[in-house]
Amino acid sequence: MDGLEILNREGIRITPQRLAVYRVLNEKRHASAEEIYEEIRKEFPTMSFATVYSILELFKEKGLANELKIDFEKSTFDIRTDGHHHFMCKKCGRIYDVDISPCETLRKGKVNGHRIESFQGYFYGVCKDCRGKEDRK
Amino acid sequence: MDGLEILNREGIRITPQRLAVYRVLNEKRHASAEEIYEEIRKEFPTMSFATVYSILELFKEKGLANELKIDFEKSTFDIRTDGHHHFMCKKCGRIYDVDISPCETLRKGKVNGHRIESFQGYFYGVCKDCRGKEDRK
DNA sequence: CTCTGTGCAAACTCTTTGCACTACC
DNA sequence: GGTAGTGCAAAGAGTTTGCACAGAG
Repeated sequence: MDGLEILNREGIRITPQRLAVYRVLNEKRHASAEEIYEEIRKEFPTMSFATVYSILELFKEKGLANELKIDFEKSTFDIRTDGHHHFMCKKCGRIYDVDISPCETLRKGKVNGHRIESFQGYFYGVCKDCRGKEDRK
Repeated sequence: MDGLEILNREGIRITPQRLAVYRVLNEKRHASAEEIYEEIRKEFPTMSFATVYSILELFKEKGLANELKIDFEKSTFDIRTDGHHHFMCKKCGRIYDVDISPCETLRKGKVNGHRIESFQGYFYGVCKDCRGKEDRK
């Protein structure tokens, strides 16, 4: 689905910058503000960090993106907004989606009497790719 | 179990600052660097942030504390180092331990071919306490 | 034409670093 | 006494803000 359509549906005013952020995030699936900034700068040299952050904030409000804190250094933005978990490789830093069925607790929407409204499941370790490289040594 | 004993067991050189950080964290269970700093300052006015962070770093290395990124603003340090989940209340900001049995994925230690070495399970919502207050209105 | 969005620079928060002084062992 | 730890101030990273100019509708 293309960015123009999505942004229009959410009543978001169209600008080249917003389309660019949507496109980059949609391609990369997970990206930091800096990665988005650098990518857009290539063809749009006046793009500023303030704009990237302001657009990401807008996307979060409209439910078009999620912010993850899986990387302790910085935020990661995720184009998928359905509830799912993530895996981050400590070797290469890549972030992968993890689709496992929701556990009992998430299905109930409640834990120890607290009402659950959202969750983040972060797994850390060595990814398939990097494990392969280790084995070949 | 007292801090002196624990620090000794880990071969950590004893200083009043280290005992103080351990004691505060052990009392509060979850605390930010700032909370620890403020608490210790009360009776130890020369305590500096650099020292708090350096001691927390040491505790992490020795497996005496864990760092959480459940709060997007800052790190939270946790005295419990066994694998468990957390709940953060969006009203009052309090962080609760969540003890649920490990899911199938965690038991296997593997997901989509990636090797899982650690995880963080963060739940967000409204806690029991704050829900009670809402109902009474 | 109007109002919202963008770009720049400066500010802010949390965290880390360098280095001299201190105090454990 | 020697080495490792502390405290201070300054630096650093990521993110946010204020404001004038630009551009979408």
